Amino acid sequence: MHNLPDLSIRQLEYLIAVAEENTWADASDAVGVTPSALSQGLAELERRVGVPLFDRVGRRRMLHPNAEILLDHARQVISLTSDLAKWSDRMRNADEGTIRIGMIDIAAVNYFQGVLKDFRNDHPSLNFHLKVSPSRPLVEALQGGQLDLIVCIEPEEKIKGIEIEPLLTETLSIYKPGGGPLGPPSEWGPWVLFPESSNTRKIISAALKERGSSVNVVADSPQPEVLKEMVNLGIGWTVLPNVQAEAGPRPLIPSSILGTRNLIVASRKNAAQSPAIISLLEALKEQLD
Amino acid sequence: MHNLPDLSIRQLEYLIAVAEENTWADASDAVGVTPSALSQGLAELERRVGVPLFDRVGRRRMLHPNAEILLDHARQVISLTSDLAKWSDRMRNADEGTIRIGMIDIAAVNYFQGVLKDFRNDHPSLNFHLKVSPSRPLVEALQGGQLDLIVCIEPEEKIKGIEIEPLLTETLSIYKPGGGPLGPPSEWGPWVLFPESSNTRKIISAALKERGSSVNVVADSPQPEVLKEMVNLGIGWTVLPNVQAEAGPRPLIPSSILGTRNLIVASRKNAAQSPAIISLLEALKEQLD
DNA sequence: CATAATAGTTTAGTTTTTCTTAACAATAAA
DNA sequence: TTTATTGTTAAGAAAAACTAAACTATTATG
Repeated sequence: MHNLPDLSIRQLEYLIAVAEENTWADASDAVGVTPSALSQGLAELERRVGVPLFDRVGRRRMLHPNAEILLDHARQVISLTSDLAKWSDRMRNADEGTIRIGMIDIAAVNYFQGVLKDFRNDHPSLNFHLKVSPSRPLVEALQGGQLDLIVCIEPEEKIKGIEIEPLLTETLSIYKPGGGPLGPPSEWGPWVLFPESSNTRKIISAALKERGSSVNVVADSPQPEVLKEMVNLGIGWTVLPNVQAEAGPRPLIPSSILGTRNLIVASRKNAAQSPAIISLLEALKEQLD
Repeated sequence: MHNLPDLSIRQLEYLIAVAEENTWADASDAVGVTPSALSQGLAELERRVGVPLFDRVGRRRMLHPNAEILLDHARQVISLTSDLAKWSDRMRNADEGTIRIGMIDIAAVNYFQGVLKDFRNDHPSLNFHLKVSPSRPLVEALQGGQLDLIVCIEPEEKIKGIEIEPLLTETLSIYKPGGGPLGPPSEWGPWVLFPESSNTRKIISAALKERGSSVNVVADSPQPEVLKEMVNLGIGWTVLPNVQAEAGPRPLIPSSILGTRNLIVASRKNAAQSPAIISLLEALKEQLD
């Protein structure tokens, strides 16, 4: 490619200013520099273009006909740059661009419902995507680049290329049909729990075993509402985050705390975060105060 | 107006290079700088735009989706600048633009005929204007900005705002019907000369008076061909530049040298001279060697 | 006409930007 | 593990861009 002259945005602005203002002094005022800077800048512009641009008429300077072409160029470049500046402003205000986030149900429905709603209201022209699903698919989508930020259960081990940050700790309680005291762990159950693939299921199984309960599972579902319903129907006992179990139209009554699980936010390590993502992340953390 | 980010042509070239080349090292090769310069330049670009542009994937860096918009901008600006560079190249080679020159007849027809022809051949796409007329109107057109360069008779006094440079000195000779020796000055004439308004006429009148001849003018014309014809018809004597009098189909025979006049080139003082003008001026001078 | 005012330039010196070289960190390959 | 590759950071040199102030040339004014 040709070796292009490095005409700076500044120099082009100078040119437009002298074309629009009456005197170079006015022009230098208009662009906010000293007359000296303007004079030197335009001399440099003329040198770089390599074509005479200005005539001297008395002590005034006038645009040479040659300058018309360059002036036209300047206006085009400035216009493009101005559009770009507007775009980057909107990007910085998270009013433009795409935000693709993932959340597990409890985060989207219970903890951050309000944050999500407010965020969408505050940034109506932002291209917004929310995927609600269990932690594992979320992590995979994050790794695959389909999502930029997820809120999920803390994974058992570190995942390569993924950066996590703790968000909150939830209490998991035991719920039995009708509520009331539990009795000895050996007599607990049977259980209605999250599926085996679930991270929370692993936490629950481990905790139950540690307490001395067998983990006799008669039904499973990834949906907490389904588990609740089964407890209400007397099919079995369950373990759920308190927030989920005790909310909604037919809440369960907790019998005892079994343990905790941690919610985290995760993003690809070293991935550049758009302002929109940063903004949402801040809102998530703020919600917890 | 908004305060625009000063994105340099160089930085935009860097961005295009990393978009087109496989690695940043290749890109830095392509634009002819060290990897360090490329890295720092792009970091500065990112900082000025204020929006993340690059992701890190392993040890490679990839364009962030955000960068697409900026890339598009870069390509447009580079394309515009490239067009401009081509234009300025053509301007410098005097293959573009407008050249408006004036010449007195003897310059256009006798002295610089070949120069003008060659110049037009060498610069076919140049917008070329030649005005042939007596010196005075040429000077006025130069002052008024309708011409950029003129070749004319040296004016008696300096003209404000006009810069002159001597070109050549012509011999003016006396021509009488039939030729032959002149006899005593008191018996010279009657005369057929340029009009009184003419600069050359003033030179001739003064020289004749100094020799002791009366200046009895029976006919005048600004056209040397007309004066020649009148001498040939025996209407009177004349004084002409040798070149004009002795060229053409019906040349006159010189009787004696009367004096000289100077041809000059003139241009507006301090006016920026286009490359085309400079180029023609050089050709004019070269012709005289 | 001399004097003052105005328009723009030049000079000198400072700050900012951009570049290079060299050392460095991180990842991928052997 | 060692080695090569890819890109970044640090330090310093070079270039560019700016300001203040002195300067030149032109125009206006008493």
